[in-house]
Amino acid sequence: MSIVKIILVDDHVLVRDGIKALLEDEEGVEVIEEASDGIKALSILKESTPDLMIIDIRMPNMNGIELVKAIKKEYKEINTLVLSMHDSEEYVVKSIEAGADGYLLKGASKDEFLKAIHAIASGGKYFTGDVSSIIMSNFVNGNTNSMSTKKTATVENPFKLTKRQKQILGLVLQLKNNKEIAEELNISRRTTEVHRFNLMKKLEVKNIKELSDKAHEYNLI
Amino acid sequence: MSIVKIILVDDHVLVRDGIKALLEDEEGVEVIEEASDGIKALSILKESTPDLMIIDIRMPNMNGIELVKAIKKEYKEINTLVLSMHDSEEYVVKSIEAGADGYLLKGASKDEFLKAIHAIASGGKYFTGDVSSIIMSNFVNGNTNSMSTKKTATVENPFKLTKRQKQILGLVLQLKNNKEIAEELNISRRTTEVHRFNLMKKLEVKNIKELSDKAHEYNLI
DNA sequence: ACGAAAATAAGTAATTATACTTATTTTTTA
DNA sequence: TAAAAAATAAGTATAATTACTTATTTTCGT
Repeated sequence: MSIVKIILVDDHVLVRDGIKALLEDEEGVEVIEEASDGIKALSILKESTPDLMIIDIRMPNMNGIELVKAIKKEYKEINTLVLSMHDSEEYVVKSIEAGADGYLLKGASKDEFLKAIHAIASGGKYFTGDVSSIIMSNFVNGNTNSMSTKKTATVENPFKLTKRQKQILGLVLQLKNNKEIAEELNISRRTTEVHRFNLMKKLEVKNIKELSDKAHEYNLI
Repeated sequence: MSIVKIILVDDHVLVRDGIKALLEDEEGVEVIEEASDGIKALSILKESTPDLMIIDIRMPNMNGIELVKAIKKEYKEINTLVLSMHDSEEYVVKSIEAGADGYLLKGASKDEFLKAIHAIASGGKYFTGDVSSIIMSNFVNGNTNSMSTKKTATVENPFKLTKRQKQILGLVLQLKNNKEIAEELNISRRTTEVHRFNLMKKLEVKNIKELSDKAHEYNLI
């Protein structure tokens, strides 16, 4: 995993600052540029090449949806995550049609935000749970043009866990101890210890808290 | 804490069954009756005396809000929790005006549901986070008639923890271990062990999972 | 300022977890 | 069907937690 280079596009300085602060202590991502509207964002793209653009839907001088369209036309390899304050069907559908790789409400939690970024950065798509029903209903109505290549709302995670490891991760995250897990799976306590050890090693974490954070962040559950 | 006797009022059998199932394995609460509309609910009240009525807002033959009004007029000691599928300002405000002790969206989690029940049963009030801003904006506009006696959206919990215990509970729930907590608070690891031990004893739990569950359920954080 | 409650911390024995390694058995899949 | 990957589990030494008890020191309410 190399670092995900991000450009923020939002007309509110406060919002940009908030997002930057949120991403600051997060490894693997870096905000390299920011713009206050779509026109400025496009001019930045002549000189910078980000991996991901995080775009507010409502902006002066070219709104988010038009910007997404422009990006997908000229720079196909750049991923886009649309932020919105509205969960109206209209915006969601328009964003998807424009080719956005994700759609998040501004009220989303930090966790969800990071999850979306990682999902998109690893080639997936991410849409808030709140809008997934909207997407689905639109899906069955045949509007699949921009979504046919990749799966929706899932994350291709960079840590591939085995079935047993996922299972044990789930139980560990329920704060069960090795004895309880062992009993539940009918295996020896020593075996769960090994699985747990391998899990921690694979995810490069050193305690349950980090395990829990990383697992949620990368949607490993 | 004695058992909280509950009457469910909802016109959908499935919803009532779901709620019953949800409350079944929960100690301290018992569903004693159920009704499919407001009129039937009132006739049940001539013979039964519950502690709490859980009421759907949308029903035939007297809707939830009218029912709440009727209950608060005739049986002041019975608490009411309104369930709704709408987070529209109108319903929230109307429920509060009618004298409801809580308002929850049907999409609420089990945790939140139990939290609301405990909050209300111990004399508090509970409103979903989603609607708290609506409440607040209505508050500052002077509409305080039905809320002046008690505090809003807080729980009077049955387990009184000391300041330090709350602090340590918070850190424990962040999955920090005793060494980390001790360092953070500049006290000895042995002291945090004692606090932790006393906490577990006070809340009558035997592992972190139960601690976590109970703490969230009773809003101890 | 006095008593009570809360916070601090050490002691001890038993139980678990951690951080590995090694090794056998099952299951996949090319 | 053979090789690779996954699951199983024991061993070992060290570290941490648990379940208490006892005891001193702070802090708080009246």
